[in-house]
Amino acid sequence: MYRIGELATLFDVKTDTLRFYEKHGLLAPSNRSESGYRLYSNDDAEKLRFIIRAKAVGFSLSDIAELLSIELDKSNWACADVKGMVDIKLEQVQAKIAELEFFASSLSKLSDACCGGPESAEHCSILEALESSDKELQPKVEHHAAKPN
Amino acid sequence: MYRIGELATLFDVKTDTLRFYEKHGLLAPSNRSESGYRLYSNDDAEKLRFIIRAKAVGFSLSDIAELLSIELDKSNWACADVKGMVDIKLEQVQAKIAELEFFASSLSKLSDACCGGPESAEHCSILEALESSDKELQPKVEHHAAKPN
DNA sequence: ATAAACCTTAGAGTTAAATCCAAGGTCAAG
DNA sequence: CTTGACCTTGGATTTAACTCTAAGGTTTAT
Repeated sequence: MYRIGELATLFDVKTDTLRFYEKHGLLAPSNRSESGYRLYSNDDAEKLRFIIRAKAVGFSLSDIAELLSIELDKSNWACADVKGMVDIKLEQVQAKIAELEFFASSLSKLSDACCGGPESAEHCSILEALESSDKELQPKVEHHAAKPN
Repeated sequence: MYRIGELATLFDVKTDTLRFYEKHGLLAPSNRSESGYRLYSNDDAEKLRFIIRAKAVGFSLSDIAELLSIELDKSNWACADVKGMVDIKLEQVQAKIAELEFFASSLSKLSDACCGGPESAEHCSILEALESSDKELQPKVEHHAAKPN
């Protein structure tokens, strides 16, 4: 069992954030000490890890609450409901992955084109790199200037 | 050239949002009409598409501004600077992809386990599914209840 | 030539998500 | 038995990212 401050330190968040998540139904400590201190279990900690990860990839707290509710309301949902909800979220996640892979390939191209790639300095902005995703690269001279002083 | 309202409709955002992006240095129209109306080019539109995509995968507007600045300040940066910055962003993107792939596989497992998969109803929450990512699935009976009325 | 549908700016208001503050209770160490 | 580091609640404040309002100028269609 972790007290709020311990859990906060462990996950590098503020205690206020944990109380905020509790108030908004995302993460309640599974116990309280006699004097009323919040006591978080390992499962609570896992749940927090999930929340933090989901946030990092662009889900809002209400999206996350929805995902977590699959657990909370377990017995109140029919299979088909659970499956439908999960499948919708899965599509969202896969769409995000596709977007990110496009970014990643554009950024790689940009990185390779900048200084010394085999086809150096063709693309000097993400936008150019994105736009050129299907075009053929052509060797060209370097055109970066030095940083101003 | 698109007027602000046209571009807004095209990308399903508010005109206010476009003015907000301009004020914050993310997207300025490349022209103005004689009477002062904003006129956005196709390149401006591409830039907007990029902003919207980047937002959808969890980048903040200041993250995005940083990515776009690679273009804007093109001539003011040395190659190594550009490359370094791009590579940092690339790492962030790849980390996000890894997170999302973990989510996706957990969600798939959950979806498969719910109603009628070969090993039905083993996992009934994302958390269980996440925790079980390395454990072996065991066939088990369905245990979902019907929705209450 | 006038109404409807656009556009302008400046500034105020909203929402989500956190963060801070005040007044006080708890607990381990010296 | 008190000092310091923790915890409690309730409510105010902040930040990012919009979103709206007001007062007026422009364009297009009838």
